[in-house]
Amino acid sequence: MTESTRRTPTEDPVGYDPAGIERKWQERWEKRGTNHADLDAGNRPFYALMMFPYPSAEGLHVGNLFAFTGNDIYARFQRLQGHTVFEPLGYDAFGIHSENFALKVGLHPADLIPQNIGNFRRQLKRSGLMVDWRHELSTTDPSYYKWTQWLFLQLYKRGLAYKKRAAVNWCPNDKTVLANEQVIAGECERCRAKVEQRLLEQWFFRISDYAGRLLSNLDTIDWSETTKQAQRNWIGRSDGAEISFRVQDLQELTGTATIASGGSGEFTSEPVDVRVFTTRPDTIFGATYLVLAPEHPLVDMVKTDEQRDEIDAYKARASKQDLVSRKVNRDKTGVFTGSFAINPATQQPIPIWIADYVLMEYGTGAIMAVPAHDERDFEFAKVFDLPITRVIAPATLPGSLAPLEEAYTETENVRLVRSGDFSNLSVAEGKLRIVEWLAAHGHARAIVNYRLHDWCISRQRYWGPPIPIIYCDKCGTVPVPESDLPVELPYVEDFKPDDSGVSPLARVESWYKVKCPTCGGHARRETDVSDTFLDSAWYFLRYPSSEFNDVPFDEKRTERWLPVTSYIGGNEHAVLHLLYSRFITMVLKDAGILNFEEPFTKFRAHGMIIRDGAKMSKSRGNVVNPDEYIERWGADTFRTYLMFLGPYEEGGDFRDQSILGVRRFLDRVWASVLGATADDSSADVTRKLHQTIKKVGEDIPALSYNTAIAAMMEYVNVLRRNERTPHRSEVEPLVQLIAPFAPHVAEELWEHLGHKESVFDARWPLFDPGLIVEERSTIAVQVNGKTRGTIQINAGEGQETAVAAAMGDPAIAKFVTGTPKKIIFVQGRLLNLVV
RNA sequence: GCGGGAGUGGCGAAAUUGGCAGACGCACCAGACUUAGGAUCUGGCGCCGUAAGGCUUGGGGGUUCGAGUCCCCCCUCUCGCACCA
Repeated sequence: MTESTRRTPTEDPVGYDPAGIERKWQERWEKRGTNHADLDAGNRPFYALMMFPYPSAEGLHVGNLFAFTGNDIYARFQRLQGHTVFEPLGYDAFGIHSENFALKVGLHPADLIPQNIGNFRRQLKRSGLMVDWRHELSTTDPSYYKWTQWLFLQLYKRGLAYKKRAAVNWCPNDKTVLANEQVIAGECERCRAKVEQRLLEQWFFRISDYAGRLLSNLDTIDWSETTKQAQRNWIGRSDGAEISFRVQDLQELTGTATIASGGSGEFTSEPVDVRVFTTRPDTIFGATYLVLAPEHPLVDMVKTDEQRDEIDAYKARASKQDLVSRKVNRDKTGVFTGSFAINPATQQPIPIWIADYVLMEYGTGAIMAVPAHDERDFEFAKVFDLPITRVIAPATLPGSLAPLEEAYTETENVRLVRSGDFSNLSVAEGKLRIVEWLAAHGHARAIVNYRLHDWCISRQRYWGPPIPIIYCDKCGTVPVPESDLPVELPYVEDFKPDDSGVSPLARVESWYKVKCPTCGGHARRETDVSDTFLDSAWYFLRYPSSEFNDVPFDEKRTERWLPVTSYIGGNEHAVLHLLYSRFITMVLKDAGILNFEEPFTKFRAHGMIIRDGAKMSKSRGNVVNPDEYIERWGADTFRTYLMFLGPYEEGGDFRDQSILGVRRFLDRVWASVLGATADDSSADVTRKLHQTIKKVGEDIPALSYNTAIAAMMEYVNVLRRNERTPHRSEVEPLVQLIAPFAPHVAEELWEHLGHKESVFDARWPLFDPGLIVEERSTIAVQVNGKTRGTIQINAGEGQETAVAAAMGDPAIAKFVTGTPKKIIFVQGRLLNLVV
């Protein structure tokens, strides 16, 4: 083949001008409304949702673009399959992040955010996403957060929003309360400051009421397994029992000879029980002491005069202690209360201790300690020289039991010992029978515990939706009437948080002083704002109805478009955002407002883009600015490169050099299409084309974008290496295959091929299964499992032909000594001769 | 500690689920294009070896005609959760 036949006769034989065609098609899409979805009448609705970005001042992050491009390809592919695809985008613009940045640069977030959004919108449009911009939204828009506040009221109405004084995580740097989820190993997730404890009045959502459903529903939805697993861990179901231990001779032990009970202020000598939660009721015969959390309400009741000072000192220390030292320094400390309780199984008195290794927030805030079979209890017992009674032993090891060097936590192939009538039972049966027995005497009940805590939504900050509650001297807590929504966030010059424990809004008297909506008397607004995660827990409900002002979401639109068909986002939101969205959806279902309870039918987590083996960050100086790359290579090349650098669900390492390969690919596609003639097609090329259509059509829905691109590259290589100019029918489907990845190039080439409509209004090409089959098959020939060569035989031929062909090849035959003892033949693949 | 994911050429990665390991791409090497080239095209490219051949998917065992893939033990990295009873 000569050079001249390979070269296309155009002036610029290869290479296209991205800037020109990208501008042209972006303008045309806008003018024609190509990306608009007919939300009321479109056939086969497909809601392709991506997690909306926080519009930072730095602009669009390449990670955002990676995520969005992956969603866009999926969405465009679905459209080519004949769906009406809705791909909306918005901004998660409230929150500490924006506020802190505004403080840093000395601007007001209300001024800053619109600028940032403008910049984001420009960047997003440039990258060629199929976004229906008519439904853009921002959580900071009063017409949006009006309904965030409405949502709060729906929860309040149903008793799912409540206020309580609680020890909360306080970040001394950001000067605000943090949700449990925002505390990483005792540090603020944002600024890494050591988190302290503070007691504040906070609003909570009863998400823990939904723990069981949030957990069991996971089995019904099509989500990334990693995400489901993260949610399961977070919800943390534990099956166990609650067991009561009667406190012994309390009157005699307490100096006052009486105990306070039920908060009535009366003195009584009613018996007092310590309730504990355990997952190992089978070990109760080994429970040699009890431990209460230092904050446990019974502590003051059971402490003896003798122990009082020591107990009080320990409690004081524990309450002051920040969470870091409590969680990082795990040395066991504690104090004996002076009291004893009766072990209901052994009837023996056991001492009651307090220790900070028992957490008030979990279970009942009290445990029965079984040092022989729990590592923490074992450690504690060693420190304070408490008795260690072994009640579990290997099933196969009879005889005497040596003292334990460490806690014996084995539960398989073991049996109960020293456990009265229950000795010799397995752990599973022991649990069952012992709980039954204790329950019959009123000492226990089987119970399920979850680690999931209620969701604290109060934030003592400025940049968020005010919580729609009014406190009236006479009427108490009064919800803002729905007709008065939104409670607008006032423009406040000084929005700097302070150490007071209340929001900066508490300094704005003109705003918080209001008349009570019920009695008209003097009242005061709640000055805390709500958590950003509440804004994002329902935004997907708003998109299809964003033009409706009298309802949060229109009934018909919602019926048609929800639940979300496909959701793509980062796994960093695996527990927070996704769990809250599910919770809110369930609440709305229970309220009769929605008719489904899982918001996202399908969810896939994309991977993360790193650079030089490390996360991108300004301090490392390895941040990729998409603008520069789009400028230089074009949006199509950049998009395709991002999808090619690794498996979409794993992410990958960004490398400047590698972009060139993708640009070459698109240039070759460009040249092939421009150079196409009306010659006959070739059987080899046609076969490869149909194989490629099949492969790409299977890979895109599996988000296997990197291999889809590789397949298209292979096809282009076949096209180029064929000794003739490509035929039109060989390149037209190729234009459609690249369309989801490189939409501008595809549109331009589609137009070049004479089409008047958008390539996205055409249908995805079909492959002919009959054309895919190879006529000759290449068979690997092994001798004793070692590959010695390959043979070519006709596709349908069987073992005999294959063996004959193999023996006819001297390079293979020389390894075959004598007649084969065994022959393994795999049709179309392999022949193995065992000699 | 518990739970998830992953270890494959110089690099990013493939591998129809037990059947030719390294597709595709980057980098590199050689050549072509009447000057140049961070352009384009052609060819080469796992490692050792002139070759025949041998070796090779983190390490070690096993199952199998055949293992990157299945089983057992170990190592490393990574991401969640973490005194949750």
